[in-house]
Amino acid sequence: MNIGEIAKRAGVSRSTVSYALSGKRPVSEDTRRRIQQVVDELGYRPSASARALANGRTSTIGLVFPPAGNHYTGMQLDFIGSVVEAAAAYDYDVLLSPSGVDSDRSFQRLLGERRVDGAILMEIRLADDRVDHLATLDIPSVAIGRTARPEGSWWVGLDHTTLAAACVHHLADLGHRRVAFVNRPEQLLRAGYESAHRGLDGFTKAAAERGLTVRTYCCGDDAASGQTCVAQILHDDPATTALVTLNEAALGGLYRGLAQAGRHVPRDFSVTGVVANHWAETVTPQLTAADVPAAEMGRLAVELLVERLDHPDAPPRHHLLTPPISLRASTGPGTTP
Amino acid sequence: MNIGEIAKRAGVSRSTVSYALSGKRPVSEDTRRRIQQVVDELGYRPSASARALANGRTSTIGLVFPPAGNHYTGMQLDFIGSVVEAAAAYDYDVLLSPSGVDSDRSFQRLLGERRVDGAILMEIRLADDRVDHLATLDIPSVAIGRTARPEGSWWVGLDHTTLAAACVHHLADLGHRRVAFVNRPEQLLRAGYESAHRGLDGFTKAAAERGLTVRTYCCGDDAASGQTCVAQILHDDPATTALVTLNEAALGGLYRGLAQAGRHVPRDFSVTGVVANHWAETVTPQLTAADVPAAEMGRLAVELLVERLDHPDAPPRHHLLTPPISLRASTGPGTTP
DNA sequence: TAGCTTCACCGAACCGGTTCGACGAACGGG
DNA sequence: CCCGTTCGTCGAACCGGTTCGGTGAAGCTA
Repeated sequence: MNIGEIAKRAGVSRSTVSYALSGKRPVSEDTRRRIQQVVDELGYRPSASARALANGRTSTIGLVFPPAGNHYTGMQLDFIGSVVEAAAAYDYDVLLSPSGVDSDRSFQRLLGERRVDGAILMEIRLADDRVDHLATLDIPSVAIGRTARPEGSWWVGLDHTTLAAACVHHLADLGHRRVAFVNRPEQLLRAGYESAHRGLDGFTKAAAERGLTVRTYCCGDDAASGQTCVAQILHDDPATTALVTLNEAALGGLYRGLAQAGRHVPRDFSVTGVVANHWAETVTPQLTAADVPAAEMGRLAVELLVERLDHPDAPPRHHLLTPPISLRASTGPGTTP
Repeated sequence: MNIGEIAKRAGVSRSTVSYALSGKRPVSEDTRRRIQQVVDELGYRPSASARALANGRTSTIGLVFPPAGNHYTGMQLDFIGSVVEAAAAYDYDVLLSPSGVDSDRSFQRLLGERRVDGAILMEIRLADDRVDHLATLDIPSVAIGRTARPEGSWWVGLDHTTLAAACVHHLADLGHRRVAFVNRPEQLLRAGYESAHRGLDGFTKAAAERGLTVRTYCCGDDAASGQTCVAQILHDDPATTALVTLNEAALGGLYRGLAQAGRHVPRDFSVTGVVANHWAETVTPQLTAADVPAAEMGRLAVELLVERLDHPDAPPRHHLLTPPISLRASTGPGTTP
């Protein structure tokens, strides 16, 4: 059942059917009704492939995962959900680009074969060849996060530097002097992930500013790693009284490690960081943290991308978000020296 | 840069280029090399839309979310990840069908406009019109979960009845006599979600069999709901010594509620259920539970769907999984009456 | 050297839409 | 009554691939 079939049954030409359905040219009320009736009867829907071929737009956006990331975190989940939802509101579908080792091939599939009109790049790295790649292929994109040189490009990001610093100041204000930093996994740091780098930067600088004694750690994206990481921290410096983490997935393990070491949160030990509120509220005591507004970021990314698709020559825009720290129950006064 | 451009530069016809690239007809080694060279030079990749139009297949599968589900859980995340990965291995892309209120429209987009070759339906309900809908549209699909009458259809599911029963037997064996059941949210139960229904069935029957005193509850998909749910349970019957849950997202809240009521897990109170191991290991003490093999289910679903796409007349297949209970640290002997 | 295959390639049709230019009928103005 | 618009519709071309049938040249046999 194609447009020709509809045309035949309605006794008009194919072009008339097209115009009647799209409304791009006037069609008499009489024929429009006749066509609509046939369409309804047969449950006809124009083929997306044919339409995409004809007008050069697929009405699909690609969601591209990181090359090194074979692991989805809770934050990414919220993000995906909001992207899909926001895209639907603009009549776009969302195509996922496979992560994993063979990512280059899938990148080519999505973008080289023009399956998508535009793309959203997740988990950006400071030096991210994907951004240039997209520009070369002339495919509009919006990055989640900033590269080292974000000028002139489209992105929505979190100000990890400021957020990590805010955590440090929060702890320092409470009187903590010896603080540890629990980062994302080492391979991600080495790969140049911006959240890991800028977060580390912000932490280090703010700590120096406040004259704190600090140690920094990388930690795998799972509970077991969090547990061993805490053990390591307390082994390296038993006088540590607080930690800041960017690592959502390790959070439960961090808590467990502290409990195991006999440290009560928040009485003996304070925990804070940058974590989606969904997760911050899951642990007990609930985590005082800068809430990652994953859902909002997804929505904004789609908005920006749609604007870019509609106005190819629009000047670059971006959103840098700095959510406040939500005071919950995982931080308390540090022991005075 | 289309196939005509390649043909011109290589000095051959468009069909020859097509055959050279697809290998569906022999092409002399000489011309094949010449064509390949031009292709490499220009970085040509055939348009997915045109190809889809020509051969009637989009090389894309749809992942359809539940109409009533506005919330993604951890299990669903693992699932999505494995589906995307498995699909990539078979050279398929994955298109997400927006969830939310307006799901019917997106369902039409994906399936009516034939954006996908096949679909995977998540969070199936016992009476799920989507299954029939798909059959009507003649689109091959695989369901995650069984409808009330799964005969003759393709699916991969979890034996929730048996799993919930196993949890009951585990607790009964430990000596628990008064046990609560924490189900998915009420609206999902009412909507007929199979996991909620079969899990409840299995729990109820096994409890009757073992002569236990039970109460069943529905609980929202978040920590706060879990917390209030536990409060309600202990209010309704303070002698309750254990609970079984299907509700991953509430898990953290359940633990918090118990701690708040002064019940120590597992000394005073046992917790078990059906939960992705990722989550079971996040809480402290780690949850003794039947681990939902979300990743495996995703992989199997894709396998089944691909088989169905390749062999349209293949007889229906399915996988019913019954993972064993992983003994961790959240259950212990019940108080003897 | 005629006759038959085989090989390598070409041209045209097709997939199912969109869009542009044209054309006939109705209509209004002078 | 003739001419210029306007309105509604049609035919054809096009998007960028795939695929079928055919054709000329080369190779082999008799």
